[in-house]
Amino acid sequence: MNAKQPPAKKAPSSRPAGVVTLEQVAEAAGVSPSTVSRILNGTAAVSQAKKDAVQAAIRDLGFQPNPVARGLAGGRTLSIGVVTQIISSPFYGEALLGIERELERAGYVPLFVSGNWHEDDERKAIEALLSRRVDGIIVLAGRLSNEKLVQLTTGLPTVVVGRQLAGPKLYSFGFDNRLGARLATQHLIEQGHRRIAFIAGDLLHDDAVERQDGYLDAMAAAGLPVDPDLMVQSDFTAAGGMLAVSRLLERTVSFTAMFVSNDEMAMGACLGLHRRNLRVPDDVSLVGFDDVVMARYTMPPLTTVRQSVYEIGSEAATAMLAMLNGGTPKAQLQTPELVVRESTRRLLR
Amino acid sequence: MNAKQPPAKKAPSSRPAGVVTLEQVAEAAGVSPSTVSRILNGTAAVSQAKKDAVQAAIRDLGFQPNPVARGLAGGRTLSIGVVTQIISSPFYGEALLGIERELERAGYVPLFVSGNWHEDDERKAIEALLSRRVDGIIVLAGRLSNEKLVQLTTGLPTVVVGRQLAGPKLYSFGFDNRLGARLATQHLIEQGHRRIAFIAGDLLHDDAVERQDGYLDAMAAAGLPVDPDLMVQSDFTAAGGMLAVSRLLERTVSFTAMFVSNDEMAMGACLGLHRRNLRVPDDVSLVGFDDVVMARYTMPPLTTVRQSVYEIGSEAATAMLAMLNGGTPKAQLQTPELVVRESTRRLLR
DNA sequence: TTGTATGCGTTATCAC
DNA sequence: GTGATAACGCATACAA
Repeated sequence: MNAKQPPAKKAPSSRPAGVVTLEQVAEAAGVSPSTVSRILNGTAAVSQAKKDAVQAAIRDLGFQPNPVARGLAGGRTLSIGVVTQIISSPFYGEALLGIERELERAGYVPLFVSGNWHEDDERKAIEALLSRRVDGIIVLAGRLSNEKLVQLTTGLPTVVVGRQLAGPKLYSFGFDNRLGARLATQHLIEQGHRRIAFIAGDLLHDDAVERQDGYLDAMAAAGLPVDPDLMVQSDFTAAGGMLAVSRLLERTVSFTAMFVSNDEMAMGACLGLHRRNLRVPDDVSLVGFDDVVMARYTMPPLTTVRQSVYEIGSEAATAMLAMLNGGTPKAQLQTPELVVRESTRRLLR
Repeated sequence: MNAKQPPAKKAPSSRPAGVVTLEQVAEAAGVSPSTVSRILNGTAAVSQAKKDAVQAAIRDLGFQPNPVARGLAGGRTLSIGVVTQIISSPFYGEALLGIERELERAGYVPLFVSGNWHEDDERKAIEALLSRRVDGIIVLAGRLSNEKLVQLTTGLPTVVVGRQLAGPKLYSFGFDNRLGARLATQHLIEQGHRRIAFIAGDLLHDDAVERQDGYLDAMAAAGLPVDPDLMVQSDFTAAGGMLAVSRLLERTVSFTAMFVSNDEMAMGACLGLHRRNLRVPDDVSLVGFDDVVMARYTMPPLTTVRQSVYEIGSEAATAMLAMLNGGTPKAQLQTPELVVRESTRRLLR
């Protein structure tokens, strides 16, 4: 025995009662901590006997590895940063759900941060995630320039949704907004509409631009003139949609249909039209975009372009997990689909 | 110089490039790591000179403390677990935003997990948070029995929203659902309605029960008989609201107004009524609950009971921070407020 | 196949 | 005031 007094062990401190450490498991199983670790991570082959003993000990003691310590030691935190824009929007909410569910299955936890459609907030959000040592970052759309984004996240596995950009450890996939918008506009054209107004989202945003392009495509393909007075820019919010309708009507242009770049704006637009005594779909046919859950329950139920936001989220998570496991994620781009409900009708005149 | 070869330092491993450690700051400032730590945490007095030097070094090197290491060493992870039910619901989304914003100001990060209105999921969610060593847990409503909740979170600062329960390190506050429901029902009564239907939320849930009680209160206070046939139970979703209307109408009861326990169900109910050729508010006046953002943009805009979900979230976060700082959070219960829009009107007959 | 030793970046305890 | 030094709980390089 050593004559020197062993230094008093640091008080058990804040470790919650009943929390078992790997070391205790090792002791109980009669093996070394490293062996336990190996079994836990499948890092190396271990004899079946010890494996059994350890697993029994783990069960008996109710051991749960401490992710914090794991993070420090192994450099993995088992957490994935998710940069969303407005966590409270119905659109993002569903995507987050998809991400959460998928990550959970692999033992990862998402860390959600909001960028608020603001470049600076977004940068800060990403920096916060980096400082938390997340194992990867999923970015849903956003304002940050591609260069800055790539620069900020270099080295870290990154999945970007809604933009196309390449880089090492970087995977991006989008949604065919342009095709979706074309489908929406075509639908209106097929119903006999010729004067079709368009409400754009925030054009600083790729999605918004692509949807606008789709609208223009369809108009051109049908040989319809595009009247700039029929186009308004807005911001993807319901309030913005309502405002956009006001601006449109102030121009005293006439139109019989309207394609709105997302469902929330479409709801606002619907109310805006109503305020001017224009009925949907009797006076104006209306098409939205996204097929948010609520689109099914608006009055009237909204014709819109379906993109499964939930699936987009889970796809992103799947891609992330694939990268983390050293694999290569594969694109699984959904094709947009028009969902015809009751906000559109054939032009009778 | 030591003759003994210093053991090759472990390869810089996974530490992201350009990441500075506290030790490097200490070296640059010519002080010991402890001193840097003290300055960072205000743990002890430090001479102004060193303080300046360290702060300069921190700035120059762009040092950011590693929360993971902090978590291991100090037992604090600067993260707060948030148990929500459905992250994608508009209701919870806003609350989460409030929480996120408020925590961010104090350098904390929320970890969101969903309980899915399911006792088992909720337990697992909380366990996941515990294993992550969050510094505290905020629970938004939920299914877990009070006892289990208290048991699960013992020791950890906990804020529970939407339930009343006491305990050490436990703070709970709610919203006066009963009063809110009374206000809603009274409004309808004042408008001359006597046959007022009621759609309840999931009655396993306190909120739902309280809102139902409020409805009953108001009816009783006005001396109106409560017809059980006018009451249906549902589940707080739009789909459920629509279904509830069907069930109600199958009973061939008559009513001129309807109080629905939340806005999402109200939207579903509105559509359900429309399907049966009942117009809101011409044939049926409709009141919702929550004043979700979209309530302003439904057709017609929904009369509802306002509870600032965002504020509830930030209140919860504020309470959490107060507990973490050793203080005692104080109740700041908002009073519900009726927002009259266009889904209700005076009964003319 | 297994154990020992060391380090991850920080805080906390102690002695000076 | 300040600086060594020992944890925190785990993963891993290396030796056995």
